[in-house]
Amino acid sequence: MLRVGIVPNTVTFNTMIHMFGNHGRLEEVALLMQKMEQLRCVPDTRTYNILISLHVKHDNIIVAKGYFKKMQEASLEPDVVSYRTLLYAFSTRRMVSEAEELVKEMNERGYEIDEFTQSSITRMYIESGMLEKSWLWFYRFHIRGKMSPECYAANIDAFGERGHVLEAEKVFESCRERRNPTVLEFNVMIKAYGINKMHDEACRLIDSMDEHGVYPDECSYNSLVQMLASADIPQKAAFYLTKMQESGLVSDCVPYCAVISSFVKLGQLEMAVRLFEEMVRFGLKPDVVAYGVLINAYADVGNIEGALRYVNEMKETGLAMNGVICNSLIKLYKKVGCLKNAEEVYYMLQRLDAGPDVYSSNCMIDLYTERSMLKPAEEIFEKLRRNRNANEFSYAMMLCMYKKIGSFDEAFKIAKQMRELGLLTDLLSYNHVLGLYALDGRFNEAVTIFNEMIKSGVEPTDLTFKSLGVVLMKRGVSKKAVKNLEIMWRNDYESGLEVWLATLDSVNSMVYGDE
DNA sequence: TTAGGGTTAG
Repeated sequence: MLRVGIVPNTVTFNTMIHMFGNHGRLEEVALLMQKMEQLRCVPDTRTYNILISLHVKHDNIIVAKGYFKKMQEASLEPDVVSYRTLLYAFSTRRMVSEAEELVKEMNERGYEIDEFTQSSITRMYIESGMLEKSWLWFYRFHIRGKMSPECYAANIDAFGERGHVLEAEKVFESCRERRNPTVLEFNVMIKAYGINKMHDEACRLIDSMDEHGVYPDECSYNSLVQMLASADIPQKAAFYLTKMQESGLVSDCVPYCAVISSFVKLGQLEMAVRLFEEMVRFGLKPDVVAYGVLINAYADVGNIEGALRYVNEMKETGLAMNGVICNSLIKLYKKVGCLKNAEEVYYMLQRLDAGPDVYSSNCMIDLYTERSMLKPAEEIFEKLRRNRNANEFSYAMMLCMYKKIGSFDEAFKIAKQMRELGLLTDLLSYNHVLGLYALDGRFNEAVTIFNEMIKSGVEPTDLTFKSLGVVLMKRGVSKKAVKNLEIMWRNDYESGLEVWLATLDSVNSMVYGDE
């Protein structure tokens, strides 16, 4: 590591420790420390500062703290860098009492706390539920009048992100007492309103900016457009998007995508397409995501022509198909029952890097089940299982397949595996499995599944009780009695359920002798 | 340490 003949000094060691530490080579750092001791080369403040920040970076806060202490024991006074590094590390880890102790020591020594650490401590107090303290902490710096726009913004953000809009507004007002807020403070305040679903306030704030001689920038508009779009208010989002466009602040199709997908979500496909076309007219090139939104929208309504129009347009502009687009197409072909086309896309998916995912694989199994094509379904299912990707849907669909073609032994195997793997979590899976047991008159299994279902909080439906009724009748309960049970359940869920459970239990304990 | 887009079913 060190060439023979050259005696390194502390500065050389510092440089090397810094270098190795930055590359995560902590073993070499330890060796260097040993070497230093051997050569009686005394570590200085900078050595310790490097070690402290190094271990903070590697999340060894205890070790970092240890070096801070060791430094003091070696009669070296920690400087402002030592303090700031450790204090910042404490604050981001919400180590409140440790942080407060350091703050106290820094005050005593007249060391200034930097703005970055200041806002991080505000965050620490907020996230530790000490709202009062967080406000006083902010206020202490505010009254000193040395805060920068960045620092006010960071404090507004700290409160806003955690849902404390009132405090965020108070910081914003405090900032206005001193000077005009910059675009920075406006932007985090818009963000705070957005997080807290105060859309009108956010709009009013952006509208008021020019009165203060401040103009919304790309970030202001992006936040607002994003927020309105995800709040299902695409019309309003589109209004600000237009303003953004007029100010020449739209540089990519991201904000358009947000609004387009918001229209899609509300079922306003025409508006979505209109906006997409407007985006193209403004010279913004749609990317694969923008195309993906529309392709999926058409897939959802089963419109092959519409989906393919955009697939072709996308290909013509030289964009390659990706997994998401393929999934949308498979979903579409499954919906309209085009097995051949689905197979083509699935084949394409297999040649992509990521390969087919569970979703598209399940669609294929579903398509094969409709046609009772066991072999290809089993192949896909086996592959999913091998890669540990098979989920509840995969199993449930295979169960349907076996039931459909009359392979009950296989169907029971699937049902058993679903239980063992903990894949019985939703209503339809429960009903499938229950239906299977009922069909075969397996009373005990049916009752066990039903009890599990109730215990896990899944509410039974008509179909559930139909299966249970079948199973009861096979055990000799009269049709009339079963009808009564059904009526009781419909009239009053709670007490009806009680009677069902009691009936199943009493039939269960009768000495019929289970098969 | 100011914001950010698409797919999830029986």
